[in-house]
Amino acid sequence: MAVYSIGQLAKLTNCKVPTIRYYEQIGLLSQPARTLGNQRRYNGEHLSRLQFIRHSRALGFNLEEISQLIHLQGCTKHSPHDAHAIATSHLLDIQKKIRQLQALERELAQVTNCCNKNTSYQCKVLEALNDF
Amino acid sequence: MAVYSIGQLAKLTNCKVPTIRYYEQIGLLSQPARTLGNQRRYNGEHLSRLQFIRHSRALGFNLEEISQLIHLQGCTKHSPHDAHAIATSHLLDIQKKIRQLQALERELAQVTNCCNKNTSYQCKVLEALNDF
DNA sequence: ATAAAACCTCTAGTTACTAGAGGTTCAACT
DNA sequence: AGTTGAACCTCTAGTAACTAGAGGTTTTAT
Repeated sequence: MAVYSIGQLAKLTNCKVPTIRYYEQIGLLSQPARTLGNQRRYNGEHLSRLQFIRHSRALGFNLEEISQLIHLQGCTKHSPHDAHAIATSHLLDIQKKIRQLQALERELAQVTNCCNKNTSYQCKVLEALNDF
Repeated sequence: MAVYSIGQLAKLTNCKVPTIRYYEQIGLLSQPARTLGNQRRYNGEHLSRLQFIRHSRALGFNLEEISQLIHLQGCTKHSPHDAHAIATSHLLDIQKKIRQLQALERELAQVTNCCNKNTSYQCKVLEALNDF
């Protein structure tokens, strides 16, 4: 089976080296084997676990949620619905965030629009931010 | 002119008391007068400055950007276009963030959809997160 | 006069990393 | 076998924007 140094793992997962050590420190990634000289040596399981973490992070899950998902993977019993609940609640969060950002977008667009011609010397951005 | 205790200011601006002290600590809010007993007493200018900060935060500006905007308010010379640039660049950031979140939304919706009927006992959420 | 609410300072904790110091090990080449 | 340079090691501290708590003082209302 394949064996990876921390740097190789970092390249494969597009994750920085200190971040991998950090994941190990907080218990998200299990401790790998070590060489006689104390360097970390990872296997294929570490690789897929880290890929799972990174993919979940890219989807916006926080480390606590990811830790829950990993734990759920272990126990077959209540796993399916719990995992589904976490993902669904996260989806709702994202949809809410999108709506909020769209509202901000409209407001900011108004603020900047009042003077978006270069010929205008009277920018109202600051006044606009003052008004509630 | 009106005078406010820190608690009153907090209520008026919907901002927690320690947050106000924090803004003072980092120099975003100027130091208010003090009573003989050392308690803070704010005036109307503090109030509108804090409202400006909170409104800008609600629009997603970070404290560094807000600090820049406040500084720009002071100098009349290059103020208009600089403020406009900050706001415009921020608008672009927000639009980018919206697009990213919408991509995540689509992906997450797929992940959860594979088993969103309560009758299904084979939730694929975890497997889906494993697949890149 | 007294009691409760609000205030004070200071330290440390949160999230998810990132950077740097100072030192060691590995891999490749001669 | 020796040497060099890249990659590795641990540990501490820093980032953003607050938040919480300890332990003590002041204000306000009755």
